[in-house]
This record gives sequence, structure tokens and C-alpha cells, in this order.
Amino acid sequence: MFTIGDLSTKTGVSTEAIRYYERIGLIPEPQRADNGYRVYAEADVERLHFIRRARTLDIALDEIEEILAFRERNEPPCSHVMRVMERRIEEIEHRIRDLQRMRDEIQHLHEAGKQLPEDVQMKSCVCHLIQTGIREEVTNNG
Amino acid sequence: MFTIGDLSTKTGVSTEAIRYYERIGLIPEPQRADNGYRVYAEADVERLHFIRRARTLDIALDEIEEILAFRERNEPPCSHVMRVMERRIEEIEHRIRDLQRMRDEIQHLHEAGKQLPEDVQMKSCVCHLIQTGIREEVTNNG
DNA sequence: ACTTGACCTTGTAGTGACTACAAGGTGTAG
DNA sequence: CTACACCTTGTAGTCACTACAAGGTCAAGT
Repeated sequence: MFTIGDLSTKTGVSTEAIRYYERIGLIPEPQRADNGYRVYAEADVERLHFIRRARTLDIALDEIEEILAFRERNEPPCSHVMRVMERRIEEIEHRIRDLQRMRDEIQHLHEAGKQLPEDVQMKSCVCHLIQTGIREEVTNNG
Repeated sequence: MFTIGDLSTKTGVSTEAIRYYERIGLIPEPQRADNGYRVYAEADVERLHFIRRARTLDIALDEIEEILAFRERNEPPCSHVMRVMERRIEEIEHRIRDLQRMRDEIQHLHEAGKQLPEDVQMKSCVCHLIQTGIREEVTNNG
């Protein structure tokens, strides 16, 4: 039997996030002690461990809720979870590619910016490159 | 002289985002026509082009505001911008590494999950792996 | 001239996943 | 008793938008 602070310590989830999860229905409303404090059981610890671990994998809360709902319906969620994972892998790989492109572009801008003077009007300097992209600058120099 | 819709079309920024930017002070309040409509000039187009391009590089709005404030103070923002870019490159690289770790972990979980049965109690299946991580599962098998 | 639909206005609330108060009650070590 | 950490509920804020609601304006088509 734990208070919300105990649960927070055990799971690494803030008390505020726990209350938030209860509010959105991700975790059940717990029993209350005579003083009105929430009282949690070991099953709540396990549920929050699952939630927290899934969150570190950037699985959305509504997705997590859906997975947990399988158990409540006495259905095994596993193939559903496998599909969630497959989607996550794709999303992550897509995001990595986006970020790599972004990084490459900033690096190009940064390298080009080293050759340019400073300009308070932001017309012939690195800031102008941000505005127009690097391709147009090359054209103007040609 | 443009309406907000014209400005939106020219810059690819939604009218709603333009009003939002005005509200938070990122762009100046424009003149108004007799009918109360906002009236924008070419300088506003350029400013929004800069903002939009910086946003595609995931530069935060308050950071963008800071860059644009240099011009208003008649200071060249360029070395500041170069530092912003350097930080962005680091942040992006850090995020890429995080995502790569995350993807690798999900792939491991997914591979391991193929060998496991389905379990409505989520105790001996891939869902349990999510909760505990894969290392502990391997230990239990040993 | 009227109609209609696209555009404009302001104000407000919602998104997702939290986080941070404010105001007040409870428990316990010192 | 005091002080401080913990608890409660309720609300608002973060970030970068997005999406209404309610009402005004414009102009092409009838």
C-alpha cells in the first residue's frame, strides 16, 4: 500500500504526471485512506512501470491506453503491440532522416556563413542564407 | 500592400499562425485598412520568410525573436546566429543518437517478441518486455 | 439589388504531455 | 508547539500552433 509520493519514487513518474494519468483515465482511480490520500497497490506500480517504459519509447498515451485496454477485455494485446512497434520503428527512422537533413542544411549554412561578413540589415550575411536557403545564394554569386 | 490571406499565400504560413506571431510580438502589428483588415508590406513578407525558414530548422520562436531584435537595435546578429546554429547542430545530433538508441531498442524488443507467445496477463510476452526491458528477460531465461 | 461563399475580424479553447502554481489539510520529527 | 514535507483539488501555463464561434466585408454571379 503506497501513497502517491511512494508510487512516484518507485516508478520515477512525478506525482503530477500520476494525477494527470488518472484524470485522463490512463490509470484507475485508487482507493483513498481516511485522510483522503490516494492509496496504491503493487498492480498500480506495475501498470505505471509499463506506462513509463512505453513513454521512453515515445509511444503516445492514447496508444498505451489502447494496449492496456486489451488486458481489461481479457484479450492478449501482443500482436497489436508488435504492430505499434513496427509503426514506431518507421516513424523513428523517418524522423532520423528529417533530422539528418536538417543538420546537414544547418552545417552548410554555417560553413557558408563563415565566409560572409556581418550585416545589420541581414541582407548579405548568414541570416540572409537562413531566409532564402543556400541554393539561391550560390546562384546570386554566379 | 497585402491582406493576411495574401501574406499567407506568399509565405506558406497560415493566417492563424500569422495572427499568433503578432500576438506574441514576433511580428509587428500591421496597418489597418478602413474595413479593419490587416495591411501588410513587402518587409513583412521578408520577415515571415525568415521566420518560416528558421522554423523549418526547428529554431524556437523565442530564439528567432532574439535574432530579429538585433536588427531592431542596429546590431548585426550574425555571430549570434552562428552560435544558434552550432547549438542546433549539437541538439540535432544528440536527438539523432537518442532516436537511434530508441529504434534499436524497439527492434530488439520486436525481434524477441516474435519468439514469445501471446499472454492476456502481459506477463510472459512482448508487453512484459516493454515493461521491464529486454535485459531482465534474458536474465530470467538464464 | 440580392445571394453566396470566400475572406476578414476578435476572442477563446483545444491539442499532447506534461508542469507549476494557489490555497488549504495532514503527519511527524524535533 | 513548530516547521517542513507531504497530501488534496482546481486551475493555468508551457510550446507552437490549430480550430472553432460569432459576426462583419467583399465581389462575382444571378
